Amino acid sequence: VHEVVVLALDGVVPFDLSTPVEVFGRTRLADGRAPYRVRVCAPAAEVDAGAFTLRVAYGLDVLAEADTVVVPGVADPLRPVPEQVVVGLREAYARGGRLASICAGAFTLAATGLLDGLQATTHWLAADELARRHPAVRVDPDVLFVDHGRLLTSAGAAAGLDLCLHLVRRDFGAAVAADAARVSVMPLEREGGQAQFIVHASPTADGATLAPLLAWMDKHAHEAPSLAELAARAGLSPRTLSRRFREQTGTTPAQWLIVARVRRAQRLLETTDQPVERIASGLSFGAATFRDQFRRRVGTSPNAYRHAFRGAVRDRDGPAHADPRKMAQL
DNA sequence: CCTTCGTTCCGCCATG
DNA sequence: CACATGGCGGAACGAA
Repeated sequence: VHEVVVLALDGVVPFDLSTPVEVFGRTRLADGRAPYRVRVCAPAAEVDAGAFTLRVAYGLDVLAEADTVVVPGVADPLRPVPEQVVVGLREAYARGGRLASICAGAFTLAATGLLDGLQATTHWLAADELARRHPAVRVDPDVLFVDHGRLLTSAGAAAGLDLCLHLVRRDFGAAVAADAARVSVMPLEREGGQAQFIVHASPTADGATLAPLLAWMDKHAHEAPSLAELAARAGLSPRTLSRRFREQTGTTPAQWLIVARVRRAQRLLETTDQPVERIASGLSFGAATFRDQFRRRVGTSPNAYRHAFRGAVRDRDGPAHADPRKMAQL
């Protein structure tokens, strides 16, 4: 089994802590076996988690056994990191372990110096501060996560889910990751399709064989190309393309296309006044089919979505609370 | 909401 | 022998 150790320091953010516990803990292989063992460790037996206190069963010594160490964010990222934690993380890395931070956990990770010279990310509110305190780290606040193989960082809390699913995908393939995502009711890949994976693809990521096809599919999704057409374009038989597709993306070509088309429909509903019927036909959907698919993926009807979106945009205008200095409530 | 029809998916298996 | 490929056909699914 793959050993996952989650590091709980005082002030740990419960959301960040539970994300890896849940995702890795619930992941199952095709045969039903659990590929990860997840343990939470801390420098002391009790850890302040804000609204409650944790009783932690393991000490920092289990860091030495970790294949993957997950470092969740803490409420006050500026608090100095205990020396023994820094040492433990460095040793885990030196032993070949993988270190992954969620949200403000990047501060803890940066304290080891291992991120120096590398690109990294964290919560957008904290990005400036991270860059200031660790000038050698190249902070990029605009990505969900950054993968350097054995050093990974992720942005705000929810991006921790993306990161964990990404790791599952690296370890056991897209099909297993898609399953884990389904359990979490979370899309395997967010907005922008595979952009996150292409831009920050890890050196060990599995074959980029389908990448060109996926890019083409994103451009031509509105034409609803058939499986036969896609196979011809990829130079594969339909049967082999189906297989490759599931291995690399976790879904089927048809599903992928529908998701891409619905996503494009959302953009059109947000930014244009085109009637729903026109949007539908522009995406090669029949009107009824479009409404049906839209509701199944998004949860509301196209018109309701359009109106809800407009309302939401109206409500959050103005530079209200964009003070990056206020980091109290990460 | 139900029905019909074409397409897609995937286990199975022969083949290279 | 291990392994990837791709055709076949029934079941599931999407389109209309």
